[in-house]
Amino acid sequence: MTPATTAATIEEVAAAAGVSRSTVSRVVNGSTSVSPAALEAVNQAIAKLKYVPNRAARTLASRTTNAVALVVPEDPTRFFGDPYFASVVGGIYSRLAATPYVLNVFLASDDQGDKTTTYLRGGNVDGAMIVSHHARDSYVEQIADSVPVVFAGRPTQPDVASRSYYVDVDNVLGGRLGTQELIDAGRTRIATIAGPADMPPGVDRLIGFNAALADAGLEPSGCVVGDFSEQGGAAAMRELLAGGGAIDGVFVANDLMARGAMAVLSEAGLRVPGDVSVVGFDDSVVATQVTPQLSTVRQPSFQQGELMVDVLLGLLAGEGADRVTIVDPEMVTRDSVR
Amino acid sequence: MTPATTAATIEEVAAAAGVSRSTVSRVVNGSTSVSPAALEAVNQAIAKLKYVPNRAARTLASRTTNAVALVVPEDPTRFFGDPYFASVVGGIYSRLAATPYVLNVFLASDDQGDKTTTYLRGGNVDGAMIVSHHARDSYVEQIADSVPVVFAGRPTQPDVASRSYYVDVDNVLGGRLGTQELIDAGRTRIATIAGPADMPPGVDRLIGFNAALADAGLEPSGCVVGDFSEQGGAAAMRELLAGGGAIDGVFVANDLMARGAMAVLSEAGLRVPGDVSVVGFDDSVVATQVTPQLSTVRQPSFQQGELMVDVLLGLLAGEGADRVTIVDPEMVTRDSVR
DNA sequence: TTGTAAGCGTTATCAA
DNA sequence: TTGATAACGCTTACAA
Repeated sequence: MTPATTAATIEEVAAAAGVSRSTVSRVVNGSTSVSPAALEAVNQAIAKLKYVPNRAARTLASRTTNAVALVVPEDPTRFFGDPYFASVVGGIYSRLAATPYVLNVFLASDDQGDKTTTYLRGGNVDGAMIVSHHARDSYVEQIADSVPVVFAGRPTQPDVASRSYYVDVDNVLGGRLGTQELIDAGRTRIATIAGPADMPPGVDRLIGFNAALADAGLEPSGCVVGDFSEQGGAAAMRELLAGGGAIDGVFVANDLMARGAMAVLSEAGLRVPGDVSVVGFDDSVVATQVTPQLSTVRQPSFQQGELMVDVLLGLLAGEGADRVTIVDPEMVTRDSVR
Repeated sequence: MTPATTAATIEEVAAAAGVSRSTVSRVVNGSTSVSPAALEAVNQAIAKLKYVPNRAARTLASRTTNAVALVVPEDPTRFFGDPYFASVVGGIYSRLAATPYVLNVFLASDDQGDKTTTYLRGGNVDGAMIVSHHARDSYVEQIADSVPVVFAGRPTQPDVASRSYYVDVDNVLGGRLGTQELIDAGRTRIATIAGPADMPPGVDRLIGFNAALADAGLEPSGCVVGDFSEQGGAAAMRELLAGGGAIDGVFVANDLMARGAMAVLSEAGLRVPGDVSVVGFDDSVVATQVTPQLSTVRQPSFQQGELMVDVLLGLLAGEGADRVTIVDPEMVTRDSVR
């Protein structure tokens, strides 16, 4: 088994360097008021003894942990299977790597929320980032009572959103971009399959859709709400087709629903993009798995993760930060529009 | 912003309950030698003050952290994109949820290895689990010098493997199962596309393949090594076909290579499973994305994660544990064999 | 069953 | 520029 290599303490380093604890502490923490001689001696002692400061002791004395939490109120399968999370967390890791902070990840489905909350309240992290598709879990709000928190995306509850820090994608702009793509392709009978009305992305993308059409002097040729699932997209498409009026373009609020919709179009004997142009949202893996490949609105999730770290660190440094940070989506053109 | 809710200390709880610090500590830690009256008083005080023990103080005093690390020497994209990791980590989380331990995740590509190692050496976790496809990074070995470590899969280096704790899938058995499936289908001219010779799963699956054929009194009809990628599988299949001898069955060491192989078979005008039966390995998502759907050997990765936790906790509890734990794969039959 | 008191390894305050 | 010394909040012998 592994011998519990008892690490050297600051005391031992001090003895080896012939100085006091305090001086060693100053060196370790980069204080300027240390003589070159002392600095040298201490550094040598540290190297020789392979000294690593004990984090617990440090935390206890300084009342700061140098750790931040990533809270994900989703079950592991969901979390790991979703490219969006991968990307956001990638950005978070990337930005955090250059700092002394370490990341504690909490995959907290409801039942475990208690353990998570307790941990965060116990003064174990300096701040937290919350990433989820449905941040309506009550315990999530409690976290903000204990430490500074930054959300990925605008929190669902308006009252929470209005006092929270968050980094959000401009979904209204995204809705506009996707719709404009259809308009630019010469489509005039454009419908949408929207996201749930109780989710900010669903609402905002629809707003963008309507705005783009209005700017172009067009009327929506249909609007059905889906649930962001493939089946939901298929059902919505059927409803749209049953509506009667011929449609020549559909803006779908996410790629998964777009895939469902395309299947239905195909069943109905309609060709994409020949008869109907389709635009999705997310630029997820499914966008390239369908035939034809899907034109879709990409969210800069990696950048979103990076910015979340920036905001949180700003908060922790007491420098303050913008309460709301918005990143812009962009259009990814493939073959489903023209 | 967030008011740093200064949490109650054990001292305050003691005062509120009219007992000493020690008694509160005993209650918190579930000691039996506490009178019912004291127990009651303390519990009430804890509830009233919403007391949460300070982890740093606890760690410092008890010299145990109640935290374990999950070290993943992969970049975030790779980690999050791979269903295998999702499953293993799911199992780890699931098992850990019932314990007081929290999980610290380290996605450590090479350059960050130093930060990770320092953290682990600093006495910040009681133990570590290491999950990777290529555990040959040198810093990984250093970790075992500081804390008990459990690997997912047999470490690549034989000398490391021989002294490490690990939970591995029985890849030899897996190779046998996949090959037997072909034999049972009446195939007699069976080849294999193996994994790299420097990776334990590659080697072991090939051993199983050969053993199964030998038991059936058959000779391998070909063996080409691939690199676990789709292109590699395609190239290997081409080589196999160029070999001349008619093949009626292929055991492929993972699903990705199997997909590449199937594409080549199709190009060559050979039907699956009509002309050639194909068996993959992993039961990954691609297994159901190909046509026909792939019969494949499933690894119980979730269970592997659970067992890793069990082994590590055993080690931490000083109860000891089996150095090597093996989980059995199973055959998932779909449409690519017959 | 309970309390006292001595650490655990740092940081931070103050003098010197 | 340095070094005592007092926290930080908790666990854990050891006594009572």
